[in-house]
Amino acid sequence: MTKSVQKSAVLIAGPTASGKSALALKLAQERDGVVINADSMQVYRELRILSARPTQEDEAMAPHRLYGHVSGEEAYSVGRWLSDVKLEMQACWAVGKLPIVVGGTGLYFMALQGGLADVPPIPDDVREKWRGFKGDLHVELQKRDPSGAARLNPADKQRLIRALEVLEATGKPLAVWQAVASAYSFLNDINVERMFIDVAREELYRRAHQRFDRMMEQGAVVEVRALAELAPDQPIMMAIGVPELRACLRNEIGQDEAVANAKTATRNYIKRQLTWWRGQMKGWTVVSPD
RNA sequence: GCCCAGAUAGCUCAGUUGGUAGAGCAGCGGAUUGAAAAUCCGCGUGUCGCUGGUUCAAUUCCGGCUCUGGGCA
Repeated sequence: MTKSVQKSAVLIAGPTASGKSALALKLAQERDGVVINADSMQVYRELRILSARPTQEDEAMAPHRLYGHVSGEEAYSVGRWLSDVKLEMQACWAVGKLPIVVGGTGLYFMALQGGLADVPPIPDDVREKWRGFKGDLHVELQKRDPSGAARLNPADKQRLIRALEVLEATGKPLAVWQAVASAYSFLNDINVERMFIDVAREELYRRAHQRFDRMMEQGAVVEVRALAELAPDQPIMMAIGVPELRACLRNEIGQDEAVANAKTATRNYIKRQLTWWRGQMKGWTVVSPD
């Protein structure tokens, strides 16, 4: 007689430098799991050091997926990540392994749990048109989609561009697409364990500072120099440490200043992550590292 | 030793023609649906270097002192 096996998954979230990867690796070893990345920068091949990707030794101890699987020439996105994780999780279940999704990108977890609007890809010419638009984006959106414009802050360039490109490419306002989104969640019938790693803020800042110093020792500058050929507006260029070290390579600031700026950017990021989880992720089990 | 310029928020500075002061950054709180390590919103009491004087009132004007730059010896 056949017994239907309940599919399971583990989700591990937490701010940067909290020890997520180590916990994921430990669980993967203990429970025959596969570590799957949920971090928007660790997907880029060229960013091993600065994105604090698991080392080759880590990867030898348990299977890792979606780490460095994308070229920095490409603009990765939540949408691509969501289809990537789904495939990887299904692949785990197919062979009886436990998917352990770990990362610091709140939006990715939101998409995984709540689904994502089914907006078709936006043609490049439309994207470029609005990204390079010189006029007032908010005024433009107001003309075409007043209620959408009302929901956005006039200074929120990124969301205004998104609203305009979706409208132009699909003929429908973003709100219409998003309204159908959350009906479906990929995790509906899955037995999911959610863990949030909590570390005191001061300690987190300390670890992040220390980690950036280590990245410098490991050759962060060389890693950034290798990015020189890529277009400056690619997402990979916005990874913490990249703009700062590029400014240093251009001799605009000294290395000490670059390092200090990168540490500041990391602190800002940690703060935003903590805000995200405080607001969005109620109901996760809070765990401490180690 | 003399001359000049500074000394104001954690940092860099603005300002008050005399009525106890405000920007950027940092920090803190918040938002977050295909660039999210992104993008955006909110929060500003600090012996205005110390000390005398003038004045109803001094951070602001005047004197002295201390410290920091720079110049001259």
